[in-house]
Amino acid sequence: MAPLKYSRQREAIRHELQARCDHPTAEMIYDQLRGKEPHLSMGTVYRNLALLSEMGEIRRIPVKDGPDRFDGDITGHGHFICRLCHRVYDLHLQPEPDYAGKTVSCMEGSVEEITLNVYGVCRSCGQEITKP
Amino acid sequence: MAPLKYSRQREAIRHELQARCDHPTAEMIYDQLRGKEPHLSMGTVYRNLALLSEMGEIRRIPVKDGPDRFDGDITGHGHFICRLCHRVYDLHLQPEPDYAGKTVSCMEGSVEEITLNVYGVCRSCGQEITKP
DNA sequence: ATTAATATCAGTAATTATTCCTGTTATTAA
DNA sequence: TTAATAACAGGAATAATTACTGATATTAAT
Repeated sequence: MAPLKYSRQREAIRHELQARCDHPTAEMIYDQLRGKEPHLSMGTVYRNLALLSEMGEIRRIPVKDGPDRFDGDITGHGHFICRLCHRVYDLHLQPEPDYAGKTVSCMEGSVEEITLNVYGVCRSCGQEITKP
Repeated sequence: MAPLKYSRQREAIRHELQARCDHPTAEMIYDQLRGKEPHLSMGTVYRNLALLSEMGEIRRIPVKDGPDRFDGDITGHGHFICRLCHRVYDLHLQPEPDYAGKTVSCMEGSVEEITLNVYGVCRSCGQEITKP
């Protein structure tokens, strides 16, 4: 395949995603980058998020209750999603089991990516509920 | 809370989901049930799938590349999603690690549900590719 | 450097997936 | 056996995402 051409917009998206530690939606990235790139369009954000995640340079995190989230950290880790505030937290469980290997032998298929999502109520939302 | 009233449509949806071993989308359930329930509407299917999954009687599986899938089997297990044919396979790996317990101690939050998705190419699609 | 080829872009239209609304029907409680 | 209301069908509306179009930017070959 011909390699991708350089694009300032794509680099801005990649950089933004790797710089911030939350797990933004496409729209959150768009809103943030419009400050620096006034002509950026949503289509460009969606297209490049799809490209980058297909290339394995970022990760797409589909969640139960809203638009897809994106993560600039591609090291193997899961996510905790709060049902109330919809924040997405990194979940560095130790040790990570060898799911890829187990899945290959179980499925006889090739494994490309694993997403582990844990849904619940985060600490700060749990405190809010029981406070008053 | 007042308990839900009985609904023939909801029972049909629950039964259908528990009877079939694939992991259908809302539309696939709608298409199948229209044979028996000619007046069933998509809104009813979506509403009851949401209700049943909030009650914990079925599971919602968001995936990277299409509409949400649903599973009548609520025992703890993961899913393998084929990037090419979009089939969703059950993944009963032994032993399942204690993700819930680990997450509680790591997050100090409450855990309600876990989804483990493995993306790749399934056996039959892998054979298709290398065949000709 | 100049130009040719083409990937990417912005802007917008269209599509897909899902939720909401309205008047009607079915279920439960009195 | 009627009153209260949850759930329904059908359709309109919204949210999220993708596709189209003519213009611009990047790369490769002069």
